[in-house]
Amino acid sequence: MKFSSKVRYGTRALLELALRWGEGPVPLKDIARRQQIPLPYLEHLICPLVQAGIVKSARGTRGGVMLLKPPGEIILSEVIDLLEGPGNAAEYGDKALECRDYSAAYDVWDEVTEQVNRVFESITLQSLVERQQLKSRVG
Amino acid sequence: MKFSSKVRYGTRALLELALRWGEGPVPLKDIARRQQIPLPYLEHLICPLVQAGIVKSARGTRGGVMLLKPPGEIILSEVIDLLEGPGNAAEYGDKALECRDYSAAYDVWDEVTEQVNRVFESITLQSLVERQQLKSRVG
DNA sequence: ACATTGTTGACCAAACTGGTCAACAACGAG
DNA sequence: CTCGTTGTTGACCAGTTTGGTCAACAATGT
Repeated sequence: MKFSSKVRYGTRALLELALRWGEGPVPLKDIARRQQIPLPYLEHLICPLVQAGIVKSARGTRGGVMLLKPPGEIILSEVIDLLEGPGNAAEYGDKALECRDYSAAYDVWDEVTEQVNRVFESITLQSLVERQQLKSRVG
Repeated sequence: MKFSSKVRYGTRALLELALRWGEGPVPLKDIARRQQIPLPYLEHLICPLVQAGIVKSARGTRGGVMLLKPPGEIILSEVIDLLEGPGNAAEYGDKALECRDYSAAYDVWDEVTEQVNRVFESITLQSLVERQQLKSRVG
């Protein structure tokens, strides 16, 4: 129930890309500056996103990074899975399996996880962008 | 978005207590055996729960530990907060505050956190017990 | 007085986090 | 071609957290 800064930074990076959707490649340096993410760290964050095919990268002089899908089609749970690795929630040890005779909370955590994931699945980059724009317009 | 084993173990311990609601003090040794939690570890888990007044402890020969409130009145978010310490979700660094001029994902994580917390607030120990009994009756 | 049980704090190895550095690979412009 | 730009990769590292143990102590019932 705690988000790693990997996820937080990564989401911010993606949010930046979502805001610039359609502009073509955005250099990592750019993202790093605007979202205050250490460049070398950002590089590591982007990597799995590129490999997963959610982001496309282009090297060279006018290279950079851009979303492959429109922001409305990228859901938060997907992003979290990619950045946090698989098994994003309860992973009870192996011992737990032994005491099935009596009561235990195994599947209970599955249930909780499932409900939380439903929340993540209902949030898209697009919705984050909109919410963000709403807030910045007020402030 | 990952649950520490502190939270998982702790919830299992509380679930055990919920199942035994009304039986009087349950020894830690008992809980540890039934829920496969290392006893010395469990002791540390129980501590904050006792201090928070959600659990009552009794020492001595027939001592043990018991819930103070009925399981239906103990919500998951409460348990998580107690076991995980405050700030159960996104805690973006201080640097983030500096780049408010352009876009950023600060409040976005607040939003996500809020939604997740709503889920935790809707789950009580009682509901976990019921779900658990349902599953074990089938299996 | 004694065994039982909870409380507390010190301690520890291992994993994870957040982050840096440096070498390398591909691409565009001149 | 070659040079600078930009992404890719992997090694590395200090600090924190996690998961867990041990031992001393405090309270309670018998």
